[in-house]
Amino acid sequence: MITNRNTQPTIKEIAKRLKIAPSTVSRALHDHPSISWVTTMRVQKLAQELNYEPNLSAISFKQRKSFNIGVLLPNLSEVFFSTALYGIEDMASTKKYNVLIGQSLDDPQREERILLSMKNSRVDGMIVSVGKNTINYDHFDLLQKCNIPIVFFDCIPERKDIHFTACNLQIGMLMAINKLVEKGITNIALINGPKQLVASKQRQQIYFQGLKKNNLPYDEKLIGFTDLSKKGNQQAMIDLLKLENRPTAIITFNDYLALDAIAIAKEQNLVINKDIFFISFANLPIWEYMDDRPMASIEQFPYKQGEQAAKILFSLIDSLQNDQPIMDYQQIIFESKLIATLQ
Amino acid sequence: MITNRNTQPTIKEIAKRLKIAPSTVSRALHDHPSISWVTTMRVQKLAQELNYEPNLSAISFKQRKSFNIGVLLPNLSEVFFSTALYGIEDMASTKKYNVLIGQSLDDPQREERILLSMKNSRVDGMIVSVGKNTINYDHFDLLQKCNIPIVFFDCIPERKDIHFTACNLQIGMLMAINKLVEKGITNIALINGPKQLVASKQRQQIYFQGLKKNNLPYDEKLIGFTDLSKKGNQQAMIDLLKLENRPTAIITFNDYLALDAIAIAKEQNLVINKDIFFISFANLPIWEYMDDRPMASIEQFPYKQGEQAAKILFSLIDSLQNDQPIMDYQQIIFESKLIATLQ
DNA sequence: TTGTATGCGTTATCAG
DNA sequence: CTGATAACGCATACAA
Repeated sequence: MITNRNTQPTIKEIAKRLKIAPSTVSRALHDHPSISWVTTMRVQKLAQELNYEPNLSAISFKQRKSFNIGVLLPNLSEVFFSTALYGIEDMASTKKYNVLIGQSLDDPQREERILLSMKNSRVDGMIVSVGKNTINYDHFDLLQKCNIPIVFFDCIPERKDIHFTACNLQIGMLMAINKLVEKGITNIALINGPKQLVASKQRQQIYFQGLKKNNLPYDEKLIGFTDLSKKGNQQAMIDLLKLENRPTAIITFNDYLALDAIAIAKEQNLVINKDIFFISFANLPIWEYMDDRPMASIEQFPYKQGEQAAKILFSLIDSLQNDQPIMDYQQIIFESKLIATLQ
Repeated sequence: MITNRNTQPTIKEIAKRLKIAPSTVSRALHDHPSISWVTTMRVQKLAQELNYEPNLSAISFKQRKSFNIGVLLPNLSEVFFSTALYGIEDMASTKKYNVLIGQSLDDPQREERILLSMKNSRVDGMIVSVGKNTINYDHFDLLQKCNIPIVFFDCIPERKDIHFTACNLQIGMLMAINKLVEKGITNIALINGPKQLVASKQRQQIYFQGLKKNNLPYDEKLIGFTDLSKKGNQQAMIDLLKLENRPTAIITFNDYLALDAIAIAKEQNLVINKDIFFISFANLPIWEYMDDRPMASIEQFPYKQGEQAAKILFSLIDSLQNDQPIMDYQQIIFESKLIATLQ
């Protein structure tokens, strides 16, 4: 049974006990040079005894600075995002910041609600990975107007005037296609994500480039689409395997899709990495334990992306703090890397 | 280039423009019955126009209530925890609470630091999953003294006087052993986690019970230990396979261990689910995609555990809010379930 | 129905 | 060196 009233000591409390002014206590606690050695000691000793801890809520109210950053992600349970969050928390922790999280679940309304809620709770800055279905970016501008810097991360709006970290899939995908061609595999398909996604457009473009650089013909039929549901994934794969010139390699939009596609191939008695090859992404940390896994994976560096996004954010917060205008947009693009997942 | 000063409108601002008192504005915004219809309308209209939003930082300072809950987990990137976090965020979101996260990385000092930091930022309550190496629980008591309720989750201290959600592995493990015995598999080993972990002790006890109920002899050699590092996992498995009466089934402390153990078995040309069987946990969502997977998995319900922990926490917060003493400890124990992972 | 006064905990400014 | 005072934005008890 707990009924104690909140009994956290305050500066006033200490002042009263020591019969000095609260402002003196405050200064003593901060080792202000103008306070005498004895007073400082007396204050700090009592503070220790009473287990005094500053009320951050009061401080952040007065200083208009919360030492909280907000992180808004589509889905916390996806490995890619949770790994990024790990990186963000880690960086924030070293900077003595707390991390407020929210997940949009790819629902634009929920995204907006969370964004506003974080604005109103006066986060010092935000890291945002935009949801799949977001088309309106007004709320983000709103935050900027309130002097809350935003760093976008991985899923970023198509705009020039933003800070962000992202991963350029180009190199990874081109390397992947080159590698396939080297092995004599030229009938390369792509199962892409929903057409409206920026990421899908990008992947498709790079896919074209890869074919072109290797003087491979472009066959529209070799591009499948899925809404990223399990059924959609399976159907896209089934359709590709029905083609006359059945693909011998498949690049998948993401790892979960790859899992479904590989399963379909196996159902049709194709031997993975013999009859058919896969290229996917390195978000699932356990490819290495699977027998039938993609030949290679494109590394997207979620941890680093998160860490660096946080780093950028803190630099922006510092600038604002010191009234330095923010002149240019910090944008870090990691180059994807192709990593062999077969030994 | 951004140099605007923070220009968020306040109640004072609205009051000045409307030439009425701030308190009137405050009440009008809250649809207080004592304020006239016209005034209320005028206020709300202007508030809308100015994009007024209450300063939550000020409110939480004044009301001594932050509408934030803290969540302290060992590791954000582990699927089990990130899934739980998903559940917590989801529940918090419906209750209009924000979620502050921290990860201890199983470092007791870091755990304590985060805990205190959250206390000082006046979270309304906390959900904590205790790290592997924590032996001192004083900080947790400290929070209680400050009227910050804590709900423990999954990794809980061995104490009666706490609120928690957890999963009872007993049923799942007994069912697993029964199932093995049914199939005529009786040489059942256990690879356990570090000895100092409560969870390890529990698992071992249940393992004993399971053997006993099935009238199986207890052979000390059939219990392996690992520090949960990859090397430790592998070594534990190698040692078991060296035994004269080599085990034909293995219960693993967690999924990652299972992955390593299965890999070793395969290296030694054992056929999984024929020469040797595995029982593991259902934390990895992708067992279904793997060929050589455990025969059955014990479900621990991370999402539900998180969701319910949050629910308990909000009920505690409500009670404190209304000055109702908290009479008893809310403890929800989910019964684990055995789910077949082979079709 | 509205206004005035007060205080939450802290710190900055100014005066002593 | 120290103290008094005001202010941050809001809610509320009390006064009118």
